[in-house]
Amino acid sequence: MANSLDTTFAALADPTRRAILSMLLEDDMAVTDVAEPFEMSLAAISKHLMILTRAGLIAQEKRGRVKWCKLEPDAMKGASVWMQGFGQFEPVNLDAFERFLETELDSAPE
Amino acid sequence: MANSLDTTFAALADPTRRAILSMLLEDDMAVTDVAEPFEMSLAAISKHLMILTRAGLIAQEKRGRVKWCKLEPDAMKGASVWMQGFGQFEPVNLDAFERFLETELDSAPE
DNA sequence: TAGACATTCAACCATTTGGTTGACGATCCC
DNA sequence: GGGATCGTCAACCAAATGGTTGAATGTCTA
Repeated sequence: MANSLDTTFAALADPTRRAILSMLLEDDMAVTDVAEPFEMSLAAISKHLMILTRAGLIAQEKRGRVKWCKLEPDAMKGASVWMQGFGQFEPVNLDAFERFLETELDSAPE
Repeated sequence: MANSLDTTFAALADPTRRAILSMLLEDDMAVTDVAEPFEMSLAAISKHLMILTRAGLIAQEKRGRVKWCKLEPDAMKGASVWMQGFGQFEPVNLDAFERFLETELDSAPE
């Protein structure tokens, strides 16, 4: 893993993948259920999940024929620390985060 | 600007661009000086700066024939807020940031 | 055992990305 | 004016990205 910031930020740069992360914030999900709200193929979602896994943003665990996806929030820590060095942002503003989350969830699955 | 998180994270996903941001943390710089430590052409750096500008991460101001680049740290705030929703990270850890910065500066300009 | 279901694999395609080079438009200075 | 300097533009290229489809693999269930 040459530079994990590369893969972390690249993974976060796609709206589908960010929407998936937001969905997983609610609960762990099976691949098929992750794919349901999107208009693209299951294979495409599978690739997105692979990218998120390689970036360490989620973990996948297979139980039976179902592969469960869960958030792995620690991976974002390095990127978050890096970013915060560029300005002392106000302490975590969860209201602002909720608003971001809503617009993402409204717009991303088309 | 469909989704500014797209462009912000995409801009941050490239090690050259992150190195440029780190350099600008020290001081404002002219385009030629930004390009100096890198092995790629001036035109390539010019493109990177364009991407950082469109992402709102830096601002460029032309004075005479010299174009000055300065950090625009507010643009990272939205992305930072979004990320922090995925885990309550410890308060800004500047030591960790310093270490990131050093490895970035050591490795990025080849 | 035979389907049905969950997921990935493989091959393919169009678009984007990150780089190059060479020509060009400004601007400074002699 | 004329030459050096600063930076971008345009055309091009290779590789990466995000998607498709169809076949393959593994697992549950009737």
